[in-house]
Amino acid sequence: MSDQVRVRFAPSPTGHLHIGGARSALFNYLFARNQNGSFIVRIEDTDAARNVDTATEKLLESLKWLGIDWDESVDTGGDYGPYKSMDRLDIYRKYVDQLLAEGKAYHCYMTQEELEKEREEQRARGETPMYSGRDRNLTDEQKQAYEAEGRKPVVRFVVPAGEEIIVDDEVRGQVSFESDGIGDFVIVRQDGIPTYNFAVVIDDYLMEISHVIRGEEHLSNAPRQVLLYQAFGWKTPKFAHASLILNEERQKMSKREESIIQFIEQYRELGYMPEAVVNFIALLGWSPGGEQELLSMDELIEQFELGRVIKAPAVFDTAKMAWMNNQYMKEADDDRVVWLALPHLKKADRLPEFMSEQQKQWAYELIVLHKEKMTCGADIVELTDLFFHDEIQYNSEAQEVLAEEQVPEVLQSFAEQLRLIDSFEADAVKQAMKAVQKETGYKGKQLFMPIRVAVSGQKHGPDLPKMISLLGRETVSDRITALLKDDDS
RNA sequence: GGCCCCUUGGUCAAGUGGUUAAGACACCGCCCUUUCACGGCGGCGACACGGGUUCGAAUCCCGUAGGGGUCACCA
Repeated sequence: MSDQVRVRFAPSPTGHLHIGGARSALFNYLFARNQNGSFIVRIEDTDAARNVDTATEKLLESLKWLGIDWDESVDTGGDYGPYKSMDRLDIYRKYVDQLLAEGKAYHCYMTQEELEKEREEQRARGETPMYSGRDRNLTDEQKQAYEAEGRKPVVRFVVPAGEEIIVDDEVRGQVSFESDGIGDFVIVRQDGIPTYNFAVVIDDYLMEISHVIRGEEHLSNAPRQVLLYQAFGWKTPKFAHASLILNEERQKMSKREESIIQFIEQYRELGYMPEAVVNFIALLGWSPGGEQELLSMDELIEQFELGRVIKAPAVFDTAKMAWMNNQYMKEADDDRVVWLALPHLKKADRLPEFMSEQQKQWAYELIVLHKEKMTCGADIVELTDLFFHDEIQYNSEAQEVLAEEQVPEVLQSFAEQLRLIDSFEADAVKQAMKAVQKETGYKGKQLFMPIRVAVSGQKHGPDLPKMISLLGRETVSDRITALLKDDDS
């Protein structure tokens, strides 16, 4: 065995890539690249009932989108395959047989009902529910009797009594467990398929995984796995359990959490920038030595250290996430921002699927005008709402402005000046405003606010001449006319 | 409940026996800007608590409290 760094991300194909899973994958990836090691994506699909058809494909797609690539997996192959548990059944069988032969594992015939009853009784007595070991020493006759009943056994691992199990963890130090607190656990189900706890050990060993980097929810599985390594006489890999990512309620995120966007695919659909998402989740539970917060993938790779992974759980802060995404958005090329945002305008029926050159140009300018306010492409719909409605609402703040005495005069003059200009480009609009200033004598806020509010209904918004230009001659004129008429009556 | 992990401002976090306890987000104020945002400057705000050890503890030890994870024929 070499001392090459080999790490893996081993998800089960049960759904979309989750924030937590993405972070585990990312930490593994960063560590592998930092150490010039290999990064493996292995699919743990031993629970047939929970597997989802297209999940593996989607998982890999999400990883790719994030900018994470791998050296060995189901699609790329590799020297340590197959990379999917269900394709490794023959391999597991050999090791199960070995344990059985050595008396380190045994068949257990208890039914779910019997087990549940046992647990109930233990709870009633105030004990920790744990498998009693009832079938540990069955005679051949007893086994035959059970078989005759039509019962199919599971295989359980013999947990040695009175042992201290040390999990050597790169982020937590040495964590010790009592073997007495662990019941003989199932390593092969009734259907003959091994459980995760067994499969990972075999897989990690055979694939020469050097470091097991994963979430803290696996920490209590670690002693079981260590026991298996010991039973086979294998050296354990190094463990590193990163703490969990929590929601605002300080709980492990649940699938249907609404306050946090939890799946990588959703970020993609909403037009987020993957660099920003990666940057943000990298900083959840890990921090670089310096003070730089905006880091590219290359910088993350260069600076990543397992030793700097933090032990305390991290709360997912959506506000900071938004800030970070906006930072990247502002720096991005206009073309890219348009590419991220445009589909959302179409989806919201603000723009047709097929656009003329003129429409394209208009949409381009519209999006770029709002670029600095976006955290993701989908934001464009709300930001540009007033460009797509004939009627606009004037809130109380806006009405206060419109109630000022100079307003009719300014708007009247502005409407006239707009009629006089040939072009409706921002520059021309600006000239028209200058002319209004000359004609009416009003300037500054007295001049610009009425116009801004009149055309947009709001006191705040993007650059005024540009906005007016994009709104178009007709809309602007209609809105001003409507106001002036209203004022007369 | 048993076992395990964790505990620096609202949040992310630096900090490994001697610091005025960094920085970022959020919030507040000022400046910039014909608005908002951006940007700049400044401010508010923390070592959960109690015992030790030590000349000296955010840092080491022990308790307490609180939070989290896990106790499956799920991963």
